[in-house]
Amino acid sequence: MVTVGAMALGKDYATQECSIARALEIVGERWTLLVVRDALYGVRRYNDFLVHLGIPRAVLAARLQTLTAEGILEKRRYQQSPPRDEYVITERGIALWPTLRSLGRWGREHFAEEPVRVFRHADCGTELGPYGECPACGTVVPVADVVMEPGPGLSPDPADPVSRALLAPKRLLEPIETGQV
Amino acid sequence: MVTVGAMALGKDYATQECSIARALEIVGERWTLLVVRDALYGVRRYNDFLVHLGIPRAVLAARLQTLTAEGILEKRRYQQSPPRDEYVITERGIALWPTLRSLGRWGREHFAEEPVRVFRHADCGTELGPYGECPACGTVVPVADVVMEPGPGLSPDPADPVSRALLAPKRLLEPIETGQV
DNA sequence: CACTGAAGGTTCGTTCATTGAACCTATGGG
DNA sequence: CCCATAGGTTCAATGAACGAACCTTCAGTG
Repeated sequence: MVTVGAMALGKDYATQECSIARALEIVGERWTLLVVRDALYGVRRYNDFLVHLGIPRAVLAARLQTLTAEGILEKRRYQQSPPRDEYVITERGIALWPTLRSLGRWGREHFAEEPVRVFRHADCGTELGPYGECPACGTVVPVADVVMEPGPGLSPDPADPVSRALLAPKRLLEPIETGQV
Repeated sequence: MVTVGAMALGKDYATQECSIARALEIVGERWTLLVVRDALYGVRRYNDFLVHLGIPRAVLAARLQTLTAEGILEKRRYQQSPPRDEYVITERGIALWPTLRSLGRWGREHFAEEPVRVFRHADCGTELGPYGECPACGTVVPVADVVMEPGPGLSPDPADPVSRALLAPKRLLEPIETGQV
C-alpha cells in the first residue's frame, strides 16, 4: 500500500495557496532533497543511494517511488538479466539545482566552517558565484556545465564507494563510477 | 523538555558531509520553511502564523523555538503588559530568500497553473527574473526592495486575516497589518 | 467587581511516519 | 551446490505530528 501522486505528505499543507507549499508537498519530506542532490551528483542505483545516504531501505524505496511518480526521476532498465533498473534525474529534477545550490550555500555560509564541495564552470574553471553564475563569463551556468570537486572540509578517506568516487572532480549529472561493475 | 540546538531532527543526517544536509537539519523539518516564508512575508506574531499556516499549536511553538535558537528568527518583546513577543526574521533568515524563491518558482513552473504571488522590483515595478534579478535594472534585487502582490491564481476572498492582509501589494519584510490591533 | 476575550502558549491521547533488522527473489560465478 | 549481488518487502518499535482541551495574564466593558 504505497501512496503515490497527490498526497506526498500524510497531511498536505492544506490551506496553503502557495507554490512553495506545493513544492514542499513533493520534495519536502525527510530525505527527499538529499536523494535529488545525489541524483544531480550522478548517483543512479538503489544501492549507491543506500550506502551514500545511510537511509533506511524502505524509506529509499518510497522516495524513489514518489520522485518517479512526480517526474523528477525516471526509472530505466539498464540490464535485462537479472533485471536491474536505475533512476535517472529528469529535466524537472534538474530544475531543482538552483534551489539545492542556494540551500547548500546558505548552509555553508551560516553553519559550516569550510566548503565541502566546490562548483566550477567547466568551460573556464571559475568557481560559481552566489547565484550560480560564472563571474568570469557573466552567464548562469547550466547544470551540465558544472564541475564539482572536493573542498577542504571533505574528509579524505570516506567509507562508502560513492563518496570515494566523488573525491575526483566530475561533472554534475554524469553517472558516477563506483568501480564495482 | 524541548530539544534545541544541534539536534533539529530526531536522527540527523549523520553520515552526510554536505552543507545541503547541514541546512536541511535546521530547516528541513515539516513546516519550518513555511514559517520562514511567512516571516519573510512580514508575519511576526504567533497567532498570525497559526491562522495563516493552519499548523498545530505545539508544532508552531517548537518551530519558533528552533528557528530562534538557530538565529533565523529573533524573539522581541513588543509590549510589556501583557507581555507579548513577536518573531522577527534575522539576516540569517533573510539569506534563505533565494532558496525559497527558487523553490517557489520550481513549484509554480512544474505543478501550478497560474502564479499565486508575483514579485517585483520596488524601484521599477519589473517582475523578477528566474534568478531573483530585475531584468530591467540588471541587478539582483535585495529582499527589502521586493514588492509582493497577488497573482491570478490567488483566491479573492480568503478566510484568515493574514491572507486578507496579503491581498494588497506590500514589500517583503514589512510587518503585515491584520487590522486587529 | 465579575465577565469576556485576546495572545501565547502547554498538555495529552491518537495517529502516522521513520527506523533498523530480517527476510525474499532472481541471477551469475566459482 | 553454495555464495554473493542488486533491489527490493515486511514487521515491530520508536518518535513526531495532529488536534482538542486546557491554562495564564491582562485589558476592556457593563
